[in-house]
Amino acid sequence: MTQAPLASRPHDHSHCVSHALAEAESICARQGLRLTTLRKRVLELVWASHKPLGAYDILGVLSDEDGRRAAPPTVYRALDFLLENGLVHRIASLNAFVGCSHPEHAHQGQFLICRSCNAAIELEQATISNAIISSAAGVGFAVESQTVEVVGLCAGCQEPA
Amino acid sequence: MTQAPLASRPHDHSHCVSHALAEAESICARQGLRLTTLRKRVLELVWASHKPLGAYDILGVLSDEDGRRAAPPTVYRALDFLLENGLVHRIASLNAFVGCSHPEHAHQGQFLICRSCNAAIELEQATISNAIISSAAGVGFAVESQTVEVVGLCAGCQEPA
DNA sequence: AGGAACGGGTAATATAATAACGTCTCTCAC
DNA sequence: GTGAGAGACGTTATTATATTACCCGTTCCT
Repeated sequence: MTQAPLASRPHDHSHCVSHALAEAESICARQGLRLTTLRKRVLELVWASHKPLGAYDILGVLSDEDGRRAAPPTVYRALDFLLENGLVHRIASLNAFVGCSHPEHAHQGQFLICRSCNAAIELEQATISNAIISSAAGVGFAVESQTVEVVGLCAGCQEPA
Repeated sequence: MTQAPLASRPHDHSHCVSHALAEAESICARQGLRLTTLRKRVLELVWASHKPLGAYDILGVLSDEDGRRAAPPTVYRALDFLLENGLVHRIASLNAFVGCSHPEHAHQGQFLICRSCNAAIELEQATISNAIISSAAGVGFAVESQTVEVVGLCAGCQEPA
């Protein structure tokens, strides 16, 4: 096995966050998108860890921090923006959101979700999507979007024999 | 391409339903499980079409048909039973349920969901799950369960050139 | 008969997402 | 500069999905 991904082992997470924010800034600037304070803050919260975060968790933090109670649409609108522009992914099986590891190009991730530490590892394996596309083609189905979400144990959480 | 699956073309759907119910009866009998009237009715409703059905849609039908308002736990308990015993699948991306096409053996399906007719076609392709398992193994991740849900157009809904 | 296990009714609550409407601010053509 | 339009966001209410907790009756086993 190659090196386990960052998400499943200890690392200086502040680098992940600052890198993600810097990338987002640069992508938005390049595309004329407005990464407002709110959107940036929501992105930062999603990146607070590698664990997918629920919309209402974000809402809770926002509410706490500025006293005024944020309402759901505030968060969902920011998340919609981030989703549309590929800065975060939604994990359907968890109703939760996670920062996109490779926002610089359009793609749909495949996710490995650890049931022990809850981290989500993003993959982008052509072998998986090709297998799906060709199996689908075998029954005449034209694929437009794929959701691949896998639960199991990450490298760091497997019993050390 | 081979023959398109039943779900994506016209067919005598009553056969699907009666076959599914008969299979369920036989599986439950063999395993000492109780396919009660309610559970059977819910299974029948899920099988009413090849379109995934929401829990609250089921609830609505049950309420209509016996006047007394069924409550959510009634439906969710029946669905839990059916899920546990492999008689239905849950489609996470739709929060909906669909009858299992091959309940006779344990498996997790892969689903092709047509965005036009809403039918869900169940696949069980080793090439897909193997691609997932081996990609995951590549980063040290041990897969326990897979969710594969694909949206697109089924054979019947693609424009006839 | 006694009692545990199970199925299911009921009320309340938790969690997730959207609808509908108002206001402010930015930008841009003029 | 100014006004029109678009976009961002606040606010209230509502809808959709799912679970918790508690109770009661039946089944089944002893």
